[in-house]
Amino acid sequence: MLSKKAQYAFHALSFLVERAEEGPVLISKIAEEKGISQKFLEAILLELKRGGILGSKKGKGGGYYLIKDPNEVPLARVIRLIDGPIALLPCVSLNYYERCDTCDEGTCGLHNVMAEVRDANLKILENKTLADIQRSGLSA
Amino acid sequence: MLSKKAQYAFHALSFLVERAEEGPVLISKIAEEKGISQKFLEAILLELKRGGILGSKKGKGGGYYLIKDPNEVPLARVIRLIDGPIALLPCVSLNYYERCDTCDEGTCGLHNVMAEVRDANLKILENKTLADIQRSGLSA
DNA sequence: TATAAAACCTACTAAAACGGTAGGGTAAAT
DNA sequence: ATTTACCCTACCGTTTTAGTAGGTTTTATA
Repeated sequence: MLSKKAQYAFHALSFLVERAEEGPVLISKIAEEKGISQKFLEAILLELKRGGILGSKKGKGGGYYLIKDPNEVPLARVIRLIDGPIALLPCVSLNYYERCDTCDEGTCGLHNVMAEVRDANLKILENKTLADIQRSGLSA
Repeated sequence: MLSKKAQYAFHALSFLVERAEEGPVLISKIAEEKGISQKFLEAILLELKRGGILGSKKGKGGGYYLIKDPNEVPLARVIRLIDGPIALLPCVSLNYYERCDTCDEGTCGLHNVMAEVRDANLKILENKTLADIQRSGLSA
């Protein structure tokens, strides 16, 4: 399961995609609109900024804004940034790999299945982007 | 990520599939062979028993054993039993569904993508079984 | 240049989950 | 009856989760 943090991140990002034309958006605005605790959201937006997805402006007229084309930000990137690994086992993780000490990768059947699961996930999460989580089902 | 518990469950089950012919296997045997704390493993095997995957026999000559054909136990079943939901969001979970209060399912883009991810996962995890996690890569 | 707006930073906290451990109770075989 | 081996309840330390509190710094603008 995604953490609340990751879910909030997606809601906030989705909101920022919608308002991309309007310049910086206030934390308070996003928090209110999306029903997220403002202080908690603050920390999340900061992480997204440090992760290179958002930019910010301080002072009056400030706020957060996307610094990427929504089409260039895969959902996988957001998930990794906020929640960490996408794979179900450390020994099949591409970005957070850890050697498995109990089994021998390559002959371990569990390893192989979980690698398959990882690939199926990534095929979707690396290709779907922030642009895809806008209400997408309208004209189809 | 799968919890340690779920990982241990798979290791134990895999071991029991191998030894399926030999009748009940001791907790202590599995624990030793797979390098799992015996007491912790005890709790896990009990859950698998309550979940209808394992049977047990008390007293001398007792132990745990599979009560299902390995081909009839999908990996999804084990994961759900031990770790709970497979989906990334409560609102797209088939077995642990919870209504999403912030978004409107159907038009929510995130919902749709995550449902797609769930389906991709289940396609694998409902079809791969305990029989498939035995060292499978040998003659292929 | 004061001031107000807004992001930024540090620290703290309560509750839950994770990964166990301890110790005895109960059923079954011999 | 005794040993074997699963069953059950409770506990425990650590980490993660989901926040909260409060102050600091930067920036626009009046």
